[in-house]
Amino acid sequence: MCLSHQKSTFSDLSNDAKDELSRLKTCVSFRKGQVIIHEGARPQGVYCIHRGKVKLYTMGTEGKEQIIRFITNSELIGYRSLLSDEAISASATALEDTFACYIPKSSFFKVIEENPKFSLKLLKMSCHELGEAGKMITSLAQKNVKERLAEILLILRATFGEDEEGYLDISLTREEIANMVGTATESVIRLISELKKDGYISSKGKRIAVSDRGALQQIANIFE
Amino acid sequence: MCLSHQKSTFSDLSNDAKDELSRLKTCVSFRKGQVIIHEGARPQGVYCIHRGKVKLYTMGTEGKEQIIRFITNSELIGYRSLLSDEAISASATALEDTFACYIPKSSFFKVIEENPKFSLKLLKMSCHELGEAGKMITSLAQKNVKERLAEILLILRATFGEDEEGYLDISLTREEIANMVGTATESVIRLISELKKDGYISSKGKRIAVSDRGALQQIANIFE
DNA sequence: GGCAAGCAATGACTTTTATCATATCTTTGA
DNA sequence: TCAAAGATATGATAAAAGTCATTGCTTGCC
Repeated sequence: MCLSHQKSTFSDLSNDAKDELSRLKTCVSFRKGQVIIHEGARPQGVYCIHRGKVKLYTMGTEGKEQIIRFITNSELIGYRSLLSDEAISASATALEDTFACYIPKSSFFKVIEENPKFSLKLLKMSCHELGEAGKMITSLAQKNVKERLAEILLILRATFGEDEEGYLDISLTREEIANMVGTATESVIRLISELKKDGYISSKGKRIAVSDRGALQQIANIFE
Repeated sequence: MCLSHQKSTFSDLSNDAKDELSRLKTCVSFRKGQVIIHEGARPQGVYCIHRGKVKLYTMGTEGKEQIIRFITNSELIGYRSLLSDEAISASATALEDTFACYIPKSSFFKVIEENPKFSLKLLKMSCHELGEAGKMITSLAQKNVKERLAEILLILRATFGEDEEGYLDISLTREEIANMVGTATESVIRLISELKKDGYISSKGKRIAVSDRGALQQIANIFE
């Protein structure tokens, strides 16, 4: 399933390697809200998301979640900790019902060793993530809450797209948004009201639609 | 030079591979304050620091530096952008006179392709950095300025150690510390005065000494 | 369909942090 | 060695964001 995804991390593997992986992998599914991997644990394999949406987060002091990023179709979970040989640094929880392949540690390393191109692809991927993490660090350190919120709304739109009605195709509580932005839930609520009043977004319940992308980019100080 | 470092990224290479790299590399040096790589550029190779100290930082809006991390003996500069095939996302500037090996892009990739173990080591390294970046994100998002400052002082101590007199073996301006902590220079100055008054650190000019590590850990909410 | 639980919204108030102004101390280079 | 530039220090004030309290709205479940 997951292996045949066009965009999958495994897409470049030879057919032989894919066949072997297919034998070694197992299929798993997670209900909305279910924890996939847990901070502090030692992973025994990686998950490749086939369908669904997952949040990756660390626990700060006082038990507050900090969402680092989202993981969706054909992306991997748990590879960081396997490859760096460290405990899992960020938990992953399904935001909706999610289907994945599970590849045991030994099989994963076997594929890496036998397919230098795959190894290079992982390297490329982790280096890309490092760049993204650097951007997030700079935003958190230098932008104010409103700028960060606008930025995150744009990221959500780019990551998950929109449904038929134009709403972001991801369902997050205001608290979860706050846990990405790095602020209090009330601050997010206030600022969403403000953006709504100014006509840059609209919302209905927890569903949010970006109506003026340019304005949000300007608020977020994004020039691209 | 750099290749023979015990801790170097290249230390696991075979002697043959090391010999070849030695032929391909060139030696370069940078004066204090000199820019080594610049955000936005396309790198043509990687630097392996032999001796010296370097800050890695991105420019936020308003041209304010955000220091992401420090790079010192036997660590690489520029590999992220080379491997992810993206523009350089963080500039690097020498904090003191620094000596390095320069390895051109083609040679670097040749070593990667011919030495799977080296490739795996890079993977391990970048995945480790990803974990560190995640921690930094959580701190910036959830801790207050005093907690973050205490944390950074401990990181500086762990990274650079102390000189004979017990001062941190790194010379940073208060502004640079603020650019790591993600706050205004005045706030760092005020909080350093406070920590000093409470006897947890001491300082003389720009030199800082950690005198009560446990207290700083407690302030920073670090339990390890 | 109605009710409870969870979530969103808003106001009042407090705390934290940034900004601006100014004074004093350290380096550095002529 | 001395002046100028650059850093550090500190106070006053303003702005941003957090916290607490309360109300009202959705949503899902019996």
